[in-house]
Order: sequence, then structure tokens, then C-alpha cells
Amino acid sequence: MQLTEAKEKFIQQWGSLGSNWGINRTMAQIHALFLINEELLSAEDVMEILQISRGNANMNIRTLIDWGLVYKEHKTGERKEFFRGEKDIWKVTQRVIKARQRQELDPMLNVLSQLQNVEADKKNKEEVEAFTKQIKNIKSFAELADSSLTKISGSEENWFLKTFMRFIR
Amino acid sequence: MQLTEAKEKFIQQWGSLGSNWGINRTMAQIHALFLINEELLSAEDVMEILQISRGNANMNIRTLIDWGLVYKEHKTGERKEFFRGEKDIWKVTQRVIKARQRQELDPMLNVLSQLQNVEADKKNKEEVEAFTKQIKNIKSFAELADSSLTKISGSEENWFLKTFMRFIR
DNA sequence: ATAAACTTTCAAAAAAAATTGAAAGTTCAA
DNA sequence: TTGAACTTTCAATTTTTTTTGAAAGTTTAT
Repeated sequence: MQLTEAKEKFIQQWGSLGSNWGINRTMAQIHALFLINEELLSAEDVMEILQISRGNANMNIRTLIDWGLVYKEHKTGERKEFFRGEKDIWKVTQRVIKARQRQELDPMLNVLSQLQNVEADKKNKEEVEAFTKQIKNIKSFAELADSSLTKISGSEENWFLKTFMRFIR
Repeated sequence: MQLTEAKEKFIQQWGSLGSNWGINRTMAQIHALFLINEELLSAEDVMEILQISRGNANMNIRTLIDWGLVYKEHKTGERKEFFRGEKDIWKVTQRVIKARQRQELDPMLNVLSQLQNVEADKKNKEEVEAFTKQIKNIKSFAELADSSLTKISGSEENWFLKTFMRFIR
């Protein structure tokens, strides 16, 4: 396979993976591009390589910066902003976990907390108990997941590697 | 809060969580309904409760059955099919992991394997090496994630609890 | 203070994904 | 074998999400 073809393929696949996990396909493609690109790229470079509009490029690069997956940089003597991607796949994973934890897990935990206080009357006492019990189960599980993810996203790769290597055998 | 309101809220929140993770919102809502509903439900019940069409209900219930999150059952003396949901949140998690692993992680691993064979010529030798190295990193990481998930989705809840409890402290 | 060179925003348009419901298919009791 | 009672399919429609690009905003060198 040629390098150009391989890069293209990687970008497409990463885009489709992202898209399947609720991440904007273009954002995932831009991320893929930065994962395998060694040089600094400007917003215009990204627009051209991926054939997307200015607004689209800008908005998604912005989000990637927010997530900590892309860094802003300046070339001396150039006015324009340039960007480079975080290459370390372990750091990438940690930052994606953090972003999605705050975006999705936290709101879910909030709602689950609220749902624990349901008023019962004499007619539906048992039903309310069953509901409350199940919500409690789900909440405990979500909290365990939350702590595990927090631990993982704050650890050294080394710790992770050792732990999981032991773990999977 | 009233029970009805709480159930409604849970269904909405679960739907939105699913939707954010690339799972059809309605499918997630049906799943939520089954998570908190004690009785058997027919396709018509689901249609009515969630105000959705026959085709929609059918298709998503089918997928939930494929994933192992909902079971088909028969009431004696009734022609109609009834369904009940898997209530155990640990089993639910394991089955979701399995389904998504085969749907998304496996194809990604395949593509990454293909991408390891890129032809270099004298002009782009270094670039090809950098690319290959990065793909290799990503692939190793994806394989570690894959094994970890396989291990997790095949384990007893007890093992998982013990391991992660130790883990997060 | 100006204006050139850039970045960001956002309403409208396009694309993608989900939903509908009528029609086709299936199953089963008689 | 029939037909009633159900389930499944899929083309057309609707809804949701994404993208565009012109206009507004910002920054910086002079």
C-alpha cells in the first residue's frame, strides 16, 4: 500500500469509529490527521487536506484543543496560527475519557441522584420500592465506573500497563 | 417526585446518554423502559408507552434481543410475543461491551493491521517509518484495550468488583 | 488609529439518521 | 388449507445533525 492511500484509509476509519461513538465524524478525521502528521498544520491546511469549510475546520479544531488533543503553536515570523496533535495515544485516551466523563457520565449521575427520591403512596408502595432499588443499583455501578475512569485518566501509562497486563492474563 | 415523572425522566436521560454514544435514541429509551419495568411488555405496549411506530418498536426490540438486553417470552394462552429486560446492570454492561467490541473495535483492529504494510521508496523513507511507528503504537494500545474488554466482559461481577475496588483506591 | 491578516460566529442549506406505516410475510389454531 | 393474529420490511417522510460561507470580530504591525 502507498503512504498516501494508507493515511487516507486511517483518517476514514478513525472518522467512522468516532462517528459510531457519537463524536462528530469531521472532528475525528481532523484528529486522525493530527495523530499521523508530523508537521505543524494551519487551519487552511486542514481545510484543504480534508476538503472542508473554514467554519467547520475552526469549530472542530477548537473542540480538539478544548479536549487537549491538539495544541496551538506559532511559527516565528508568521502571523497565522498553527496546530500540532498530541501523539501519545495514552494521553489521548486519558483526555478523551475526561472529556466524555464530564459531558455524559456526570449529568447521568446527577439525574440518578434526583431519581432516588420518589414519593410513594399506599397504592404503589411496592412499585416505588422496586424502582428505587433498581435506580440505586444503576447509580452504584455508575459511581464505580466513574471512579475507575477517574483513576485511569489520572494515572501514569506505566501503572496502567502493569495493572492491565496482570489483569488480562 | 412522582413515580411516573421519575420513570419518564430516567427514560429520557438514558435515551440521551445512548444517543451521545452513537446508540439510536429510541433503542436506548426502549432499553431504559425494560430496565425499570417489572412486567412483561408486548411490542404494542412499548409503542404506546413511548409513542413510537410499530416498525420502530419492532426493529429496536430486535436489536436489543440481539445484544442480549431483552428476552422474548410467551404468556400461556396468548398468541402475542412478550418481552422482558435483563435487569442485572453488570450483565447489561458485559453485553454492551461485547456488542460494541465486535461492531467497532474489531474492524478498527483489522484496518490497523493492514496499515502496517506501507511501501517506502527512497524519497519518503523517514515519513513512512514515522507513520508505521505511530500505527504500531495505536495498534498495540487497541489490542490491550481489546484484551481488557474481553476479560471484563467474560468475568464474574465479583471478580470485577474486587479488582476495581482495589484498583480505585 | 488604521487596515491587513487572520479567527470566530451563526443562520441557512445540505446531509445523515431515524421514523413512519402500509404492505408483505409468518405462524398457528381450527 | 384457511384466515386471523400477529411480526417484519422498506420506500417515503420527518427529524436531527452537520456543514457552509458570508459577515462580524479580533489581533498586530506600522
